[in-house]
Amino acid sequence: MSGLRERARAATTAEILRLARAQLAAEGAAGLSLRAVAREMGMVSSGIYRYFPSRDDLLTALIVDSYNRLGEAVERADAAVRRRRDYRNRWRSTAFAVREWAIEHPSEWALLFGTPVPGYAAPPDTIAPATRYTAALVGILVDMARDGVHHDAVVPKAIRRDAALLRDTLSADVPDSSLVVGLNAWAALIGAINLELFGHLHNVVEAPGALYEAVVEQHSALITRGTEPS
Amino acid sequence: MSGLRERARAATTAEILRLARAQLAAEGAAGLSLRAVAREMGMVSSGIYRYFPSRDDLLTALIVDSYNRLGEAVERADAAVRRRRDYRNRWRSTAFAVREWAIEHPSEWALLFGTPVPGYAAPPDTIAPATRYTAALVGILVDMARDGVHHDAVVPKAIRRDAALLRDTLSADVPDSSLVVGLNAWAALIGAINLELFGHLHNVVEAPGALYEAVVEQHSALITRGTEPS
DNA sequence: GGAAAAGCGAGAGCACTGCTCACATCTGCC
DNA sequence: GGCAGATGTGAGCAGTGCTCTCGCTTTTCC
Repeated sequence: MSGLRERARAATTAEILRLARAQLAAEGAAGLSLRAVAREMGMVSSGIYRYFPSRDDLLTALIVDSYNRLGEAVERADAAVRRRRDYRNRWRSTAFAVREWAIEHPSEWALLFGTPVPGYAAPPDTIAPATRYTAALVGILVDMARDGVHHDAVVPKAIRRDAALLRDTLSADVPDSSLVVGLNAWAALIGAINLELFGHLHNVVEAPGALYEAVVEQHSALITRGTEPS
Repeated sequence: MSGLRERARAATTAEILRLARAQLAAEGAAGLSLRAVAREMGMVSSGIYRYFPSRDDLLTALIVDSYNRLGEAVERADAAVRRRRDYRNRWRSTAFAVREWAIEHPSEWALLFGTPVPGYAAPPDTIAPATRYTAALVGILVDMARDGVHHDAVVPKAIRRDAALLRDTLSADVPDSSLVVGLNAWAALIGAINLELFGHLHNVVEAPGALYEAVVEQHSALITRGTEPS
């Protein structure tokens, strides 16, 4: 029946999210106020609770959405590289896409990669979207492994078990050392963006994106070492 | 005269900071409440404002203090390595000290390296303490440069100007490529810790510290490449 | 078709927050 | 010893998340 009421509900939910996202961008996660969203909708504050049982649930919805947008952006960047075996370019393209998205949506980035809201535990629904952007990055390593390219990285004992599990999840025969190279790159990317976005580069690296470029370059070398795009 | 009143004031200020720190550890930065601190001191909430004109000022004091503690920990770790030219060990020792401090003081770490409080601009007083832990890390590179060790890293054009400025601040002849190696290591360390502390490693790298170990190892190789402790 | 159920928004209210201000009190210096 | 300035009090403002009850409307079921 699809129900008139059902559609109205969906529309209201979407509207709440839209306004919440706008407020998030303007004020940051901490400044997200249910009452303010309600006010802007011409609704009394308690009404919002019909749609989101708590502020945290609204946050979760925003987080899921943001992860998906980030994932999409990275997937697009990867897909844009036509020569699929040009791993260097795929890496650069995806990596820069991550930063670009971060710069364009700083509040959402902070929501995803900044301090977790205390007392807030990300519900399982966020896991899948959260892995989306990483899947694109890992995809490069998977393709490299299929190509017979392997990396040489020190694999700490402690990480072996997790590496095996990861390999299972990916259901691709990516060697431990390649996974470690990927994890390293991941940490470096997130670190560089966090430093830049959270204001730690003042009086250190003022040129926007310069640190990130250095990080991407370094890991570009580590990832593609011994490989030539064919 | 040192004044009795003056000492009482110092004691009260210290007590406020002590309780605030405890609350910070228990609730996180967002849960830090002036009123709660006042309550625990048996003081009415407005009284706190005699000592800290605003919540942000209290936060600043906590930030400065935390940066100093982190700096001390890292300095200690560096000083503990007796063979000063064993750069590999100095790097490992300091790097692990950073993570150790982070694990032991997660809320303070989040305060320093997580999402900045919106509308809060770190006042200049925080700059010096904030550079303290990095100074220890940079110290290794400085000593290496004095030793004639140099690194080969791609130096993005955009970073050259900043590198020159940094060299000036350090007043040591550290080549651009070495600075870039250091900046890369910095980003990777912060990234790895943030990922771990902010809960991004669930279902990825469950073994505590394993990712960090991999990061430290990778950069250990990059930093000490072509060098032998003498 | 009509009654019962479920969804929805309004409004009042609770407990909390940061912060201001006028007021009394106490204290340490001249 | 007195007085200025530092200190603590308590009321109050505007804001927050969230709960609860009360009507109204739409949907569902017999």
